[in-house]
Amino acid sequence: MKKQNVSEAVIRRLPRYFRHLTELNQAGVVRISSSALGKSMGLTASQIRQDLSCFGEFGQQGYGYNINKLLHEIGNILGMQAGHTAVLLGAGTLGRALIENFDFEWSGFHLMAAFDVRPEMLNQTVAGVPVLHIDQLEGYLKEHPASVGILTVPKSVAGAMADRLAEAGVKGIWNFTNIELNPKNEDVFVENVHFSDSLQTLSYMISEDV
Amino acid sequence: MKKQNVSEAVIRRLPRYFRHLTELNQAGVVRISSSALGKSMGLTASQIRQDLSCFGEFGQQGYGYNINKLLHEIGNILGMQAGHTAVLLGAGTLGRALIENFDFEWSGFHLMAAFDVRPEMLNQTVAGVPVLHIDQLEGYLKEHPASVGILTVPKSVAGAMADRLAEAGVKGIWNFTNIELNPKNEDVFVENVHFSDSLQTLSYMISEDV
DNA sequence: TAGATTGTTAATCGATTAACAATC
DNA sequence: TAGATTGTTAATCGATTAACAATC
Repeated sequence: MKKQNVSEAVIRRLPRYFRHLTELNQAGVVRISSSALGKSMGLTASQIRQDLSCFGEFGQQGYGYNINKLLHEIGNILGMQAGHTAVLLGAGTLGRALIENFDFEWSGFHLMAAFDVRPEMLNQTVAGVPVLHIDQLEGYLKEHPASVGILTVPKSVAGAMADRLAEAGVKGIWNFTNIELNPKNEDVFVENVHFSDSLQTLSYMISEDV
Repeated sequence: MKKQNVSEAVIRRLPRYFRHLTELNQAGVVRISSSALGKSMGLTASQIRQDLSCFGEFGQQGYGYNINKLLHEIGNILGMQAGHTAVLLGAGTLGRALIENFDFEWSGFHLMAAFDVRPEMLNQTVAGVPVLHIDQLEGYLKEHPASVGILTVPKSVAGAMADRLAEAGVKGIWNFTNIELNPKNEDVFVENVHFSDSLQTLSYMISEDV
């Protein structure tokens, strides 16, 4: 399904398409044209058609796009049917907030386990997810390979944990620590969620010109 | 300090410059050239010089950039000296994780208060931040104007809360709910932190071509 | 001074938008 | 059929990179 040479700009719009189409689908809308979708998303019809044409021909002249079909296609492109799995490192407040509130399944992921070092966290479950000692990480991953490791650990250990995850064979790291990670294994893709970058951008946007 | 016509691409690189320069500063580095900085950040020297030249002349021929000075300048551009304030709506696990772990001051913000509806959350403090009832929001903001409202509420009330914040005069909304917000007041800037978009992008990146 | 490095102008590259033949 | 709308090619726009005179 995926094609070569798709720019990152296009890729990062796909989840947004997916979200919008999901909402339309839930509202009972069956079909939509690129111009109507563009209008509701603040994009041009051209851009939407260009984006989708990177991956195939999902529409029909004179009709537009069937929302159910398009949702299914975009889901496939994003890898939601790939059966991805995840482990989470650092069961502090942020880690537990993700475990308890984030809908991993909706994004096509199964969160298998969390890891921490603090004795009071261990051998319990959070929202059904077992919390194990970090010493067990490599053993656990040998038994249960993970597609992705989620980093919600303190800054000071982020680099070391990223290296251990990469060494243990994860394909991606979802990084919530405020650090630039460069795992030794270059095949591992790092996706950053830098809260401070986001807030500082907002700060710029609301600040007066000087 | 801020100039007109600076592209969003440039703006979103500024926090990353700020982070890198902070690390270099802490490591005791005093000056750096655009080519050395570019090498350590994976950017071209040209791009760095172009980016910075949108805002002024911060370097010196033959020398490069003084890191302290540049940090100060970028901080100013981002509005970190503007005395921004914030309130947080929704003191659930994610809201409390932000209150407890996120360093608002480092990004130039003062988090004044949190709001919730659940009786068991009220009239306590989390990491020194008071939790008030949402009914008190407008009264509180009249006394203590906030630059930004942080949304960590359930999806179902996100739109309504965004409208109340906009109506009460915030300049920006930091949106952690998985919804596209369009506050009626168009002067309010919305900055989204869409966890699922981020994870789905990662999913794409680690998925096999089909 | 000579070497290094800036800020800026020009060239290139890539992404977005417009146009339109194909066709449902 | 006639109207609507696609997928794609061409045109435009904007962002990145390269080059270089100015100068510390």
